[in-house]
Amino acid sequence: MPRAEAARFDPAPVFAALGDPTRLALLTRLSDGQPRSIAGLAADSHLTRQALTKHLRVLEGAGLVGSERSGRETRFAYRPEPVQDARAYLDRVSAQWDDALGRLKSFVEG
Amino acid sequence: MPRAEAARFDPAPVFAALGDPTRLALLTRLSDGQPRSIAGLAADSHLTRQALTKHLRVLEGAGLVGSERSGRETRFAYRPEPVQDARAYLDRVSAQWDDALGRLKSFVEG
DNA sequence: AAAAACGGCAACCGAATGGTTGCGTGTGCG
DNA sequence: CGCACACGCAACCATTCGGTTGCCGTTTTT
Repeated sequence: MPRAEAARFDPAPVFAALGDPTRLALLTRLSDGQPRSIAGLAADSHLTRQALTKHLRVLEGAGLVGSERSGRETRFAYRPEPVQDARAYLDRVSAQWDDALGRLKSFVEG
Repeated sequence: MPRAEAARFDPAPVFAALGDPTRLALLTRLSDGQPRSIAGLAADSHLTRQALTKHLRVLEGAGLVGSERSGRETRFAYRPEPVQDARAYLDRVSAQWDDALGRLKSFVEG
């Protein structure tokens, strides 16, 4: 049996997770590679800890961050794969468009 | 006066628009460059015309498609800019991550 | 041992979403 | 002219979303 397909990338949940300013800000902060606790992240935010928790769970659900409990705190860390996949997805859309444009130009120009 | 800044790109609405499977499918179909009418798009979809209309308006709101009325039908066409901007945004996130990884490695390795 | 910090769980709330149906209107065709 | 097609608008509905508050358990700190 062929080795298990890497669970084909599903773009919609990732884009949905990125589609919120708060989550986007969280991800940007975490993308410096440093894991942070929920309280740490909530410290310089006007939102509640629980609100942050919910957002972090959404990001986790999309695979954009991972969580690990350590003692009394839960640290969240950036995970790069989904972003790469999303980039690749947009690349394909772009490529299809470029192809279409190319064909159109050669049609118009003769 | 310096020429007007190109209205700084706001990523969240674009990602939000992409965060729905139906919309993603619509955009993919339109990214072949051919404008299509609402009825045309609704034809091979299990959804209602109005449902499609709403999704198309969302895409339009994010700048991902443009609409133009022609006679009795409204044609929607793919617009590439937001996708490029979104790609660039993800590139920056990726780059920040790569930088962080680089610094971490040099720290660990000496 | 007591207090404080970190966080999970559940309930609740208003607003936004995704979808539907019904109706009215402009456009095009026979 | 008259009918059918392609839409826009509005109302309505169930569900999800973003956010809050309150409470309880566990891990640190003092």
